[in-house]
Amino acid sequence: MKNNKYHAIYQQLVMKIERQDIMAGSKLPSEHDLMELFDTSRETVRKALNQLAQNGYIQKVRGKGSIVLARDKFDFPISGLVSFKELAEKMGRPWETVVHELECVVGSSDLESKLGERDLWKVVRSRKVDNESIILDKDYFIKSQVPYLDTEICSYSIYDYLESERGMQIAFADKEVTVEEATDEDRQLLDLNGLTHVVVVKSIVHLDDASPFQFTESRHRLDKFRFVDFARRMK
Amino acid sequence: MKNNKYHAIYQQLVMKIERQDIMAGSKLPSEHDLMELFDTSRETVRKALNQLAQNGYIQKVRGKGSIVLARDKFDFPISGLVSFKELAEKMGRPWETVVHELECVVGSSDLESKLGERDLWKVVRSRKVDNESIILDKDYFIKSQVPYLDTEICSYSIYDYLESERGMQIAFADKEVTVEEATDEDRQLLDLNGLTHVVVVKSIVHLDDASPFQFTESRHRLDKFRFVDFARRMK
DNA sequence: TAGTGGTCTAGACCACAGA
DNA sequence: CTGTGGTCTAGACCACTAT
Repeated sequence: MKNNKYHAIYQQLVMKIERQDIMAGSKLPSEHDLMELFDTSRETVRKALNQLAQNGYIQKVRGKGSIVLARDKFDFPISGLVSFKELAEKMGRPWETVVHELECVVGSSDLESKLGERDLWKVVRSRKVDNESIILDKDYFIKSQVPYLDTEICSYSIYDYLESERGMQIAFADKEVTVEEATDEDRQLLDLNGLTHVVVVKSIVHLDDASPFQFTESRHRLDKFRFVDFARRMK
Repeated sequence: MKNNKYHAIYQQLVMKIERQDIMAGSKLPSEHDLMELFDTSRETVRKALNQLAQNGYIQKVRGKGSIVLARDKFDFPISGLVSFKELAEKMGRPWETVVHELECVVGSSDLESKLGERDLWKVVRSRKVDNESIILDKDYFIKSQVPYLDTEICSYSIYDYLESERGMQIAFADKEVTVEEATDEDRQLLDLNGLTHVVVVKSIVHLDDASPFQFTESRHRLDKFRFVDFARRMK
């Protein structure tokens, strides 16, 4: 995708770390060495290293060097913006998406205040893994940004469609994780096995021009929910 | 704390955004203008802007400018590394910490593999907000890194003590959020009101030289749990 | 075309760790 | 003292948006 030097350096170093060519606990070559290795300037090397640090691959220590961190606790990153399809495929489990609703609606005032528009698509889907319905996704898309949707797109991957077919760039989202009592709809569309609560992840997703375009409510069966995060202290 | 130019610029812009001197949806001055405003170079301005973007204050759009984002959904950031004391004070609610255990233990092999040491402090505390016990914290600290602890420190803030008294710098943590069935200990030390499950946040906390020094298991009452996050798509 | 942000450079000086 | 990462500069060229 990106065609710049620091990103190429970043990717090469990520590869070496993930393949354990450079072991956790050991150090990367110094910035000076990387500069010569990649025939580039130091600031460019540093951009790559800063990305590595941000994503939890290394810790930079002044006077010492860049220490490679153990990544094995991160192998299931729900963190960040990942579509269910990417997630399921990474897990290597058989998965399936069932589309329950796909319609145009006029959003509530609550939704309108979040998205800034009234004319929306509403999509309700459940996600099966190992033949159990464990996630219920309720999505709202702004119709002026997403003029077309159909069942096939929804059962495959809406994000794939929007990014590859329509060239839209998803950039960021704010999320909120809470636990709520299960609703009748949850009991109908999920295999709750008597569980009384569900984990609810709500998010507002934005494009790279900062415009909001989607509100999602993702309702997870308690016992199948897992969220991992890498948090860096900011001062 | 930090005494550098780009951080000062960052802080000034954060202030202006939080006080709404610059409204959400409008644009920051261009990098060129900021350069002259702060009498600095463009790369320095850009470092400040990148931090703003990373922390969800702005979205930079090529050819257009830096758009200020709406921050009102972020006002309760459990995200990142925040101590309970900071959190409780931000909420402005009466809070209290009860120390149940404070002892030296030899860690299990599981703990040892996570922390790389056997001799640990074990601290068990419950957290009361509005006079209800809603969080149970079980902490393990590496004894060689934290030679001394007492009840007073534990009931106030261990982080405060480690950072201000001992000059330790907490840098990053990996976290995992799941839901588990409540244990007898949970029922004893928390006001569960019959709830059968708790939200469990496990984390390994590292210092700025990348060494792990703490493992924490934080058990939250379902109905009081809330986690917010700002996620940026990385390519 | 003018203005914006994105990338890259070659150099400088500083703060810190370790021998 | 040497080597490390941290900050800062002044300039260059590019890609994109708007007019």
